Amino acid sequence: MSGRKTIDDVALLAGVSNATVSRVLNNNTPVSAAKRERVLSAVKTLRFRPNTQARLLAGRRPNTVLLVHPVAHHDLTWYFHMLEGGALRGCTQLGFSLQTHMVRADSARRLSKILEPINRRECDGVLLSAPFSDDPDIIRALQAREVPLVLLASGVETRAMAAGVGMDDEAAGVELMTYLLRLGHKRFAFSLGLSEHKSALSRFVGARWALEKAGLASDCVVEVQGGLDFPGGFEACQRVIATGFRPTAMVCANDESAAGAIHAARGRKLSLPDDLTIVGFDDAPFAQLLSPPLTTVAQPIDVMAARAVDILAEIMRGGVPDYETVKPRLVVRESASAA
Amino acid sequence: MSGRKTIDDVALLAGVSNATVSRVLNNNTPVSAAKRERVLSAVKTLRFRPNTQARLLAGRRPNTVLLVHPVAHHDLTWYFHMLEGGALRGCTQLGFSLQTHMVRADSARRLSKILEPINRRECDGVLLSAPFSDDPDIIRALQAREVPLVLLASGVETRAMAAGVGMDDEAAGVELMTYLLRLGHKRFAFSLGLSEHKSALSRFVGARWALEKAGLASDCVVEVQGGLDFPGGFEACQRVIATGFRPTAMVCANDESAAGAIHAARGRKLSLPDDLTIVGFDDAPFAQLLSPPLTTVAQPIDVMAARAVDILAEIMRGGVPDYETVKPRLVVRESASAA
DNA sequence: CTGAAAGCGCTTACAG
DNA sequence: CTGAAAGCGCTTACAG
Repeated sequence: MSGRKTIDDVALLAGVSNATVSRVLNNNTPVSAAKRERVLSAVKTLRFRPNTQARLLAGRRPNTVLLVHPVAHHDLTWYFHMLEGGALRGCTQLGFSLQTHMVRADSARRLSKILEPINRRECDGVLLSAPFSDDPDIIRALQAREVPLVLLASGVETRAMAAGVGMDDEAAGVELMTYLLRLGHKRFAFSLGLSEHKSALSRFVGARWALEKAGLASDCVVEVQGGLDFPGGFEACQRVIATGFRPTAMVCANDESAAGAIHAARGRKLSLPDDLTIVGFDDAPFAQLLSPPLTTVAQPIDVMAARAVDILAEIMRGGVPDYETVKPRLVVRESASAA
Repeated sequence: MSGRKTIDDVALLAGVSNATVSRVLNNNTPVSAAKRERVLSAVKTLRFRPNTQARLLAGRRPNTVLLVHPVAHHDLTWYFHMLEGGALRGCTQLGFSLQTHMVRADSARRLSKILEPINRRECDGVLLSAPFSDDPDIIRALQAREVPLVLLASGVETRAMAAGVGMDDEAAGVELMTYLLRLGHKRFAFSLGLSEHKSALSRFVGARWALEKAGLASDCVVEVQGGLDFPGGFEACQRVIATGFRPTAMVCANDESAAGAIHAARGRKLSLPDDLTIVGFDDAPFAQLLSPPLTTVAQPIDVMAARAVDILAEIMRGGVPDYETVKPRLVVRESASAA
């Protein structure tokens, strides 16, 4: 008859009070195994989905997840947009509201800045973006406050400290480099990311490993600091050219810096990809719009952020999930050609 | 003492019942002018913001706005992401949930597809994206069902039919062309958008007007159908070159097609921007990452979508808002140089 | 471990 | 036009 099932329907079918149903749903209070089973099966047969609004209204919690993200020096990036979009999708689905907390990554007071909303008890859980998710001090401070925490795109060092979701960055580096080697490239430039972004660094750990495995000596690559944005990649490419070393392929820490490298190479009248192969990481939305369209490794940051919210919810229910890792996927386009 | 003010605080201060407060807040029931004033002033002095969850729970409406958007043939575009993001921001703020309804624009049954969720009464208002917002039949069908409606980025023809928000596209075309004329360009290529997207067509109406005003004859421009995506711009540029006509500047219907045009020009070994100026519309997030970085006219679609939700809310409250128009803003980068 | 009951902050018939 | 009251679907003290 009625449209949506309520908690009372479930209670009736399971032969318990609605309070008991609520308790097994929230999983934060002891309930006998027998009743738990009956409730769970009733939930399943009725396809019951709790009403988010009622839940929010009745609960005395903020029902908010806090996304801690670095402020960008330049415009808000595609990365942030997709990350926030995924997190918002996850939050909406679970009935949380999302509060985005932008903090300057280079600030001396970044830790106390991050803690402000947590100390004010404005959230029930936090999503920590890179490079904050790479900082053990921040993680420990959050854990000391006993707020559910999920790391996003952190480096390997902190993955043992808390739950989270990130790329298998080393595998991404291996995959991309293996592809370049198969194309016949033997001389490389690496445009490294920021030293605080451990995840980006791991990509080059993987790349170097693949190089070594292929029997290439370490003098087959020149490394420059390229950063993670367009100007960084632009200058990195210019610096590589200035070294006199002539790579046939340039690996950039991400797609934005690869875009900058492309622009710099064009400024030097290089013909792409014939004179220089340029590749990145992320498969950002614009990667296919560059000229030449960029060969890269996909990092589905929106999906990862949505998943991070799920994991956060699991922690709130008392679970102790591990760090999850997503497998890299090579995206072949035109910016890499045979050497 | 207590943190947040409630409707009862307002009622107390205004000397009325909470029901009356609710009525003036929702503005859908007659309330005497005197009480209305008192309530409004109490709301203001207490800085009262109604609790969204309670509102949703108590109301018997779906509290959902429906975003009707065309499915993209290719990947989901930046345009959709920003539009949906802006709409979601607006909805979150007003306590609506957003349901996105993707409909094939080229389907014969697109009207009945669009009407499905409306007929099922799953939403309290609809946001209609282009090119659906250009179709009088769709608009009339929606209006016949008496559902609050806001058009997004429609062409001028339908702007008198319903509330909405869009660019002043003609002004955008005038602004961009005026700039190119000032750079000394005298021979142009126009890569037109899809004929269903009236808004994109208007940009060229403005461009032609500027040309005429500058005293240039109509044979100073060659027009091709370029579409609104990368492949469309790519082919358009190739076709322009095939005509033998040698423009010094190419105006594309949007940034994605401009990116495609850049790639095609590169394929013909043209040096950009020296051999050919290429410009677009939108100032998409990737525009600054192209090589050369794209000169374009900004269309803040996320802001526009958020505003559209506000307008929708105004209609639900009984208002009769007009179509709103946002002014174009020229973004000068490197893809346009002096002729 | 469990139920009966109060309450979260609104909206909306209902009865003037 | 307006108020008293019921009710939206949950959660959580409270009292076993």
